Amino acid sequence: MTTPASPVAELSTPSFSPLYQQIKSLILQGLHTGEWKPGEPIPSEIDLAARFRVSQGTVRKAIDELAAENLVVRRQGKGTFVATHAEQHVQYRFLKLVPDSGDVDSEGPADREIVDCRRQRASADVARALALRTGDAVLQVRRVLAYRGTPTILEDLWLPGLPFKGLTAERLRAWRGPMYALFETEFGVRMVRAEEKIRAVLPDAAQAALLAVSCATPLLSVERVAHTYHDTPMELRRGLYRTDTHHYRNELG
Amino acid sequence: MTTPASPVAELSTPSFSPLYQQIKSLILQGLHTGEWKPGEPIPSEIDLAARFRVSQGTVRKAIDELAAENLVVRRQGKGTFVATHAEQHVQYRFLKLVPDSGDVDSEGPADREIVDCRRQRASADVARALALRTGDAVLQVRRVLAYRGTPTILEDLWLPGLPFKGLTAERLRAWRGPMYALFETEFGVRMVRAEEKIRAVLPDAAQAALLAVSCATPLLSVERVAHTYHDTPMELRRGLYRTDTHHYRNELG
DNA sequence: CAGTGGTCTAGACCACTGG
DNA sequence: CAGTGGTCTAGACCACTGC
Repeated sequence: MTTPASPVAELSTPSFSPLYQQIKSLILQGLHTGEWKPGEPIPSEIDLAARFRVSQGTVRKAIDELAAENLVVRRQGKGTFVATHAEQHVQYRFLKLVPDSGDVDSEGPADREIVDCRRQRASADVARALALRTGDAVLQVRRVLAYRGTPTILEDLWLPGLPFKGLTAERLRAWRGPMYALFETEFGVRMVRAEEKIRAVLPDAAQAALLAVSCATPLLSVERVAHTYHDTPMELRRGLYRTDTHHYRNELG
Repeated sequence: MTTPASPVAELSTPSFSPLYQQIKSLILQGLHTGEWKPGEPIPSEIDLAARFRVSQGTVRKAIDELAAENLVVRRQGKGTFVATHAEQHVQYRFLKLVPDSGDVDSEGPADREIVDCRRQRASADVARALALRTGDAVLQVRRVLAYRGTPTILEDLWLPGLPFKGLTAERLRAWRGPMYALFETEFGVRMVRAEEKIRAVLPDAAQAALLAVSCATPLLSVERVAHTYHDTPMELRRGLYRTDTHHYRNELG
C-alpha cells in the first residue's frame, strides 16, 4: 500500500494525520457508541486489521495508545478488553485517599451512606462545569464514606439529569461496588478521565457534623470534574477529606 | 538473528526478559553514569542499533518507554535528548500549585527567598525517607516562594550531605531558575520521579508568620520524596501551600 | 491445539530539521 | 541536501491462555 488510502473520511485538519491515529479514532468510536461494552473483548488485532484494511502493526500502535490511556486493557493470550471500573482489580481507581499506615490493600471505604439525593436545577457554576445551561435538570447526591466506622469523606456530586434519568437514592444504596461501576452498567456512562483542584479548607457546621469533627479541623477540599469519551464532562464532585488518619497520595512522573 | 544472543549479561530473573527491555536498561545506564548529560542528545537510533547489534525497531521500542517516563525527549528531525529541568519549556514540572484564575502561563513563583540553609545530622524520619542512617550528614533548606509579592509556599527540604557537598545558601540565592535545574548542572543529580502525600493542616506560629497568615488558616501540607535514576531517594521536601488564591491541580487518567 | 497478544526483524517511505 | 525521528508493511517466531 504505497499510497495509504484513508479508510475513513479525510479529517479536515490541514496537517498530516498518521494512519494509526485514524484507526484509533475508529476504535474509540466503537467504544463510545457501545459496540463493545465495558468488560467485553474488542475484536482481535488481526480482525481489526482486516476490517480497516491496514497491517496488524498499525492496529497495534492504535491499541497501544488506547491502552496507555486506560481505555482498554490488553491480556496476553486472551484478547483486548474494554476497561471498566467494575471487576477491575484496581477498584476505586480515581480515589487517591489512602490510610497513613501503608495498607497497600486499600480496599476502599468500608461504609457508604447516601445522605441525600434530589433532582434540581443547575446553578451557574454547576452548569458551567457540566457544560449545561443554568437551570437545566441535574441530580445532586450527598454521601458519607467511612473507614472502619470513622466517617472520613463527605462528597457532594452533581450529575446531568438526562443521561442519569432514573437514578434514585434507593438504587444508589442498593449498589455494591464503586459508583462509577454503577454508572457504566446502569447508564452506559463510563468515566475516563478527571481533573481535580485541591485546597485546604475549614468545614461549615453541617459539614463538620457529618464528618464528626470540629469546625476548626482543616480538611482537604477536592473538586473533581470527571469526563466520558470525547472529554464530555459528566460529573462534578466536591469532596471533603479528613486527613488526620489518611492522606492524598500522588505520583509525579 | 534467530536466537537473539543477549548483548548484556543475562539477568538472573527466572522469567523471560524481552530484548528491548535489556536495551532500555543499557541506555538507562548511560543516562545514570552521565555518558549523556541532561540536555544533550543521545546517539541516533541507527547508531544505537548498530552498537547493541539489534534492529532499529527494537531500539525504538526501548526509547519509546524512556520517553513515556520523561527520561528522554524525542524531537523529530533533530534527535533524542536527555530530559532536563532546565531549558525545558515546561519548567517547574513537579510544582502543581496554580493560580485560581486559569493563568495557563503559570510562570512559577516570581520571588524566592532562602530563609535558612544548614548542615546537620539526619533525624530518624529524615534518614528513613532518604535511605540514610540516623545521624548521617544532611543539608536542610528552608525557603519561601511568593507570587506577586504574596508569600504562598513555605518549603523545608532535606538533601543527603554527600552528593550535595558544597551547596550553600549563597549558591542557592545566586541561582536563577528551578532548583532541580541547579541540582542537575552543579551536582549531577537529576530528579526523575517523586511521590507526594497531601494533607490539610494548621500552621504553627513560625510557619504562619513566614506565610503572613493566621494560625487558623488551613494550609495544604505536601510531603514529597523525589528520586533519581534507579528510584534512589535524593530529596525530602515538606511544603506548606496557601490555597486561598491558588490550588493544587491534578489529573487522573 | 488454535487463537491471542508480544517480540523482533528488514526494508521502504514520509515528515521534519538544519546546514 | 543528508540525517534524524515517525509511519507502515509483511513475515517469522515466542509466550500465554483455554479448550
